[in-house]
Amino acid sequence: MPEGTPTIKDVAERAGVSVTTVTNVLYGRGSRFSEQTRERVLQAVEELGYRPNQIARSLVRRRSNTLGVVVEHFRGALMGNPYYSTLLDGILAEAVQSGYQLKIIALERPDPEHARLSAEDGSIDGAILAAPLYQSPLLQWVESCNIPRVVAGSSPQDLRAACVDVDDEGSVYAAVKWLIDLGHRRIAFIAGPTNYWSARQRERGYLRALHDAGITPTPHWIRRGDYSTLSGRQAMELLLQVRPAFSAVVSCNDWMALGALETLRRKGLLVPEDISVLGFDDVEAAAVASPPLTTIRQPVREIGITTARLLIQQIESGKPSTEHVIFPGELVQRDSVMPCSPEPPDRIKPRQRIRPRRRRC
Amino acid sequence: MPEGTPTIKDVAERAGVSVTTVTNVLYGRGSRFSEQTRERVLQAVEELGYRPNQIARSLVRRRSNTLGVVVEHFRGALMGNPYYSTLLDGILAEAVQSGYQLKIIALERPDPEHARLSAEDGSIDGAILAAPLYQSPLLQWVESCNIPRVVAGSSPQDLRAACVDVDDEGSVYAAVKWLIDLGHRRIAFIAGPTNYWSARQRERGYLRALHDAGITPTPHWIRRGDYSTLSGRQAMELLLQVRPAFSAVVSCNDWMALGALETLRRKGLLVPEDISVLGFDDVEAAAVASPPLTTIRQPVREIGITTARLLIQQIESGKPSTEHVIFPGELVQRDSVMPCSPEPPDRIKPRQRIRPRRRRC
DNA sequence: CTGAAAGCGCTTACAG
DNA sequence: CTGAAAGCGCTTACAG
Repeated sequence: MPEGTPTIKDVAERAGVSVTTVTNVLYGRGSRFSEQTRERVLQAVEELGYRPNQIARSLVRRRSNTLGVVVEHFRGALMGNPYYSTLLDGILAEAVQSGYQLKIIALERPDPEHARLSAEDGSIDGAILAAPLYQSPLLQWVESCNIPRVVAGSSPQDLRAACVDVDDEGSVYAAVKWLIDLGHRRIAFIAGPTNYWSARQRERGYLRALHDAGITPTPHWIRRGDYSTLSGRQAMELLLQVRPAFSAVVSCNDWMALGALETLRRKGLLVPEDISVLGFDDVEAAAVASPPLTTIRQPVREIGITTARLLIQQIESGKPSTEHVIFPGELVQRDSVMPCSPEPPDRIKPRQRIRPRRRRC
Repeated sequence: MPEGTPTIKDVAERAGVSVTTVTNVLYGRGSRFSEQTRERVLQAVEELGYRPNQIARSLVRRRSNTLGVVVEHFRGALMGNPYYSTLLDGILAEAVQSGYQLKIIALERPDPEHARLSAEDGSIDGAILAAPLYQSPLLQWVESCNIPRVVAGSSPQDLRAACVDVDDEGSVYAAVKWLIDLGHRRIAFIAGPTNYWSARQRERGYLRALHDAGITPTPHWIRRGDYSTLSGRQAMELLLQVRPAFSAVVSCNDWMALGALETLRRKGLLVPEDISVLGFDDVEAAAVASPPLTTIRQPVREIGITTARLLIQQIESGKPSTEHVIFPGELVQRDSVMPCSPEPPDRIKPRQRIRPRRRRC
């Protein structure tokens, strides 16, 4: 606050009452004051343009009414990653509705001590660890944290803290099983970076689904990208060299699937007639791709909302929780997947594009 | 802070020194203590797991080392709008680098008094008003604000506060002039919602460019959307009914341009052979659209960085500023624009797709 | 119905 | 080199 900002003392003096009385009327403590006093105080507040200093209030109440979102590995964390912004959106919506404000604690390094210093400093009532990387040191912090906290996004199953996430493995398992039911047997996989929990879990889902269907994948079936469109393009180029060819490819995220789509288009292959493509995330671009991408949507906003809700519950009840909330992924059927064609797509030949029915947009 | 959290007093007692001395060693006040004292204090800090309470510190120093980002009309502000997340990203990057943390102040209504209460409460050292709507009441607040502040995103030219923005009008003016230089004379416009400054400015740029080229647009040339893909689709359908047909269409943002692309594809028209399409923003989906969308990129992240920098300057110098920083837009040439074909595209006929050279991706 | 006083956990002159 | 004391702007028993 700049110098000269009116304080509660100024208000008290102007209204000719004590500061105790000012607090009482400001926060409406029952009938601890007369109507006349009330008016005098409110008038003084008005005339002075008084606004309570929340920092002072927080100090004595030991409550800041603020939630903290801690993100690690900040380089471009929010941008280029709609996951964070959507998550934040959900958290923010729930926080605002419950009367909390939000503080972003961006850590340059995933250092537990750094997190402790920034988060457990009285400025927030509880912390949300947003989408930690695989084996992040921050998970140790979160487990030994002295304030209410919950982890949003991929985290170990045995985490000793509350967390909210999508069922990465189960969703991919179900989707791959669906492809198999559509007749696909040769299903390639564009894997994601191994420092992401999500990438690891999704890969497990893929492998397990093949395994349960009695299909043995070989290393050639899997190409690893880094979640970028470019890496998806490159992975697809390599996969196209594998013989016999695949009838379907599952990508660990939409951006790589979009890159794969580009490669296929450039090579003159039709999607889904020649190859079915399945993504994950349902980013905005997926719906306007050509063809519109069939993908697995995770309810990121809902995850954010639930995360904030869980945190606020802990704060207001005073009871720590280690509840795990897992949302199912939702298969969004668009136009990039169709039943496996009996005709092997080994030979590349241009043909009339058949427009599949749009099922959802 | 939970009960029982060690305070500076506990550290002092354990180390057998005064609290003054503890502060001195913690914040390294020159040589106001012996090496031995220093070690004793640090050891006590370590043993107790002491972490300074920043709320108490903020109260006495009248500094929170926190920047506030105030956003109005919160419904889905961040999500569905990469502008906010990218802006936030830039702000965050600069803040972290300068040792500030970030607080998000989401206002349910654009009420100046509400803003004053939430922002001028001692919890932030300065405020960033992020992309206010056209004639937002928050602009009044920002002008009469008692703390350092800067507006990011579209705002009136005569704003009496610092602000950072892209040159919406000038960028569209230049791009439309470019289309005219490519031979286009009939250029339609998909306008944006009138409660956005950006939409209004871009429309002015379009009109002024036509005017300066001696072209008189009629109301039929302009269809208004709401920035969504769906509205772009609908606008394009209406525009296609106008005769004589257009050779180019400029969209007020990329999402509507993407919708327009869909409509054109469905109608069997080729882009850019039949109609050139130009977007604005360069969202991620623009690069992977088919064809990849030619668009005007605004340096949103840089705007965020500059905004934070301007704010921090004000905070640390103690001098308010009303500087306006305007970035030029950048034309990103992809594959959705080509010179106007001499052959009028009135009759729709399928033909071999000519792949234009890719100029940038 | 109202107010004096203690205290939240720090920092900062100031005196020694 | 070190510490007692005042104070940042509030809230909260507690006494009247």
